[in-house]
Amino acid sequence: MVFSKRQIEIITAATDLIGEKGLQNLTTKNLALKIGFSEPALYRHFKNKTDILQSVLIYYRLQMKTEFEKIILEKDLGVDKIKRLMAFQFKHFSTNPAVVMVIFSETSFQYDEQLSKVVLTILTQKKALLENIIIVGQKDKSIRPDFNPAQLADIIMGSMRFTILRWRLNNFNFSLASEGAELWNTISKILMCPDK
Amino acid sequence: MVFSKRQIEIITAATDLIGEKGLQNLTTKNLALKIGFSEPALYRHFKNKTDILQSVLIYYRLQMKTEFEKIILEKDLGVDKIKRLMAFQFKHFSTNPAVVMVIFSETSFQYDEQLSKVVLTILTQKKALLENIIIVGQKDKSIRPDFNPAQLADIIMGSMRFTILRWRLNNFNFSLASEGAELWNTISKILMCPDK
DNA sequence: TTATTAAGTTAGTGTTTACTAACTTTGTTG
DNA sequence: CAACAAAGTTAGTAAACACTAACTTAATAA
Repeated sequence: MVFSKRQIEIITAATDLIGEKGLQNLTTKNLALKIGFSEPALYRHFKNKTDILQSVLIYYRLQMKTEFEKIILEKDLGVDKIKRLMAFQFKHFSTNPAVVMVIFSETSFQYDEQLSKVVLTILTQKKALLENIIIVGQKDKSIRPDFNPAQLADIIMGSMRFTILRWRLNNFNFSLASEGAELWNTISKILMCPDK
Repeated sequence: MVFSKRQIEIITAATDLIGEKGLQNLTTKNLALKIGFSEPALYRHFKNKTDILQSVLIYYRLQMKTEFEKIILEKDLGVDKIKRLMAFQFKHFSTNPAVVMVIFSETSFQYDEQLSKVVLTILTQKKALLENIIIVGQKDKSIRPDFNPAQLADIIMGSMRFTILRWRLNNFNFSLASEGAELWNTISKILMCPDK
């Protein structure tokens, strides 16, 4: 999927609108207003609104995927990959708070088959990736072998998401970076082998 | 807050509508249709739509609170209270799948000050409650004392929420009860003192 | 230069939305 | 039973919504 300059402009503006006041703030009117040209011009770049939303999701997924693959290819211990992954995520959301709302609008996309498929794919891929890292970590003995990787992935992804959600619902009034760092401390304790 | 019979009917119907196709499926028209009387009749029982949504949240919160307080008052070890709490939550969502969508619409309420306050209160209270249970558990030595209770609470709530979200996004096509039980296995391993 | 296409514009459409006005029926109570 | 309030009805409204038709301008390429 390749996006034109204008399309990326629109995607970014759409993300910002959602970030400001949620999905219901993304109207064709608001979007045109934010970009600075008329509503019908939007339809020169996207088929319809669903198409815009789908592109927002795909664009976000592309950014994530690139960074994740970098982390996987590094010659780190499994546990260190998880550390990097968490650090990246928290930093990414800190600097792009609007994306938070997009991520947490998942259930709002449920009504649309096309969108819910994309959402499910993103989540499933992300979890599979994390599971693989965990398995690698258990092989290189940096992660306790007596944990089920699938559940450990749920725990790691879930706790990150929950921390980010709290941050959003509290109107960003605490440092996500430092809460993220503390969460990592606890997670790393969990991952460690019990005899250490 | 006391609700009349009719109000509870409306709240339940609203919850079902949201459960079926998300928040955007909750329109006055659909709501009236589901209950079996006309749209304007809704306004004899609630001031406006926001009021209905707020009541859905408060009603859900009441149900939760009652059960949670029971668990807290039992003479269990801290770790067993967490077990009961998780079991209750997973069972509750299994039997009331519509509530899942309400819970995960949190960010959609962000645009409305009144609603987002309720949402934040529910989340904050729930977390505080769990933190207290953890502290009790650390005192009675059923939970590792070297964990920060706040982060442990994030981890437990986050992993539960994530499991429930996956269940929803996969159209309820796996058993939440058994995934919940497996999650508990892993969580209990985490909570255990390392020397055991 | 001229033809074509891409990317804007203005003006407007039908539909859906939450909600209201005005009236009727039903239930309660002195 | 008469008075009154609670709870329903039909009919309608203004605003917001995604999207289109028809036209204009700008960029590109033979």
